Amino acid sequence: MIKWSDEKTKAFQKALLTWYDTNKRDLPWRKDHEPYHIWVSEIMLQQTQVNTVIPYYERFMRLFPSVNALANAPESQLLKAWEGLGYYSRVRNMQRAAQQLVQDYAGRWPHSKAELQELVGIGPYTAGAIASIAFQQPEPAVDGNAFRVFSQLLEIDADITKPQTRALFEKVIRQIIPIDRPGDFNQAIMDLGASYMTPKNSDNAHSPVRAFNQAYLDDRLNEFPVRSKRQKPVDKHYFALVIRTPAGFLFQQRASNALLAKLWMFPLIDIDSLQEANPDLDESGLLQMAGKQFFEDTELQIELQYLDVPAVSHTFTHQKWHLTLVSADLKSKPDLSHFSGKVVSEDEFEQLALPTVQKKLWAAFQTRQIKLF
DNA sequence: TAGGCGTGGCT
DNA sequence: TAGCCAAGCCT
Repeated sequence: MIKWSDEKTKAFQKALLTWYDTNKRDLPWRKDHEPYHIWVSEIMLQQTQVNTVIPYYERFMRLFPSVNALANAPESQLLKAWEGLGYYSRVRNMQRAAQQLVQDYAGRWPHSKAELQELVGIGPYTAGAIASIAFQQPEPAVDGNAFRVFSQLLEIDADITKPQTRALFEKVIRQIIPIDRPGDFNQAIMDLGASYMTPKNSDNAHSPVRAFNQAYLDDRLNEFPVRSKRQKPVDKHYFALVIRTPAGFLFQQRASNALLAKLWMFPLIDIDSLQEANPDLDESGLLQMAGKQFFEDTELQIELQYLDVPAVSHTFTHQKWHLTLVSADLKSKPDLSHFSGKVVSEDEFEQLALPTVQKKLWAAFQTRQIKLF
């Protein structure tokens, strides 16, 4: 077990917190220690950069200023407020947790890390952050910054992508976190990880804790943290259907268990599975098959047409989408009884929560308008 | 435990 | 470009 002496620990705390007191970032969620403010910011900051979060946080607080407001908001409005931020289950889980707080806790926050972690969407990191920052509990908050900072300080070579590694880091940090300023300590580690001890272009020579950084002193910074490689995203091919009717465009609400759950998009048809089922079809045959699949229950014969617009590609964490825009113009409203969608006029687009890939599709479709006129 | 789940910045 | 990374959690 790695351990610093009490003297070294105290000296580290002092160096870190003295630096933090003078140099901490001025962030909107640092104006007070309201658990609601800390919570919302921590959820938004999961896998998301600070500069991206700031405007979303400001807007979210205007729209949903309290746990109660969040608990009672329409889901469509929540998703719209989250549009473009990604990982959309975060906001749906946050509303469920808000409802848990109202119903099970009478609107009063639990203070312990263990109780906080029982709320949906609050894991070990976020529970530690709220417990330490809002409630002054001496709990570690181990995020990517803490993994990087402490792996370098103590030359810890455990693979940080393995779940059991978290326990090791929490044990180390429990020995170092000051009992009187746990929240500031955790935030100081994050500010350190965002300034001197960054993943790339770090500046450890000027770091306030360089004297405690064993990997720096040994010139072994590039060896830490240890992290196994990620999988490559899998290629997926779809037709994106631009179905126009006199009343507007046909949009589909994505299934609640799908990628981009409950967001609105042009309907997609999976080309890869079409191709697998019909290996001999050429491009026009595939398109015909897609049309048959989509307009299955209609009596009309509706032909999809290729659009002369650039293909759209969009990369998620685990999938890379390749989208081919195709279209059909309908003289009347289609039969939507078997379909989770609706017809939306162009003026109504902005009310729907649209994922970034849909915005790319729309932009690509617009290039067609420019060519035509 | 490993894979699913978004997006944007940076190299 | 393609790959890596950013205040992770759920199943």
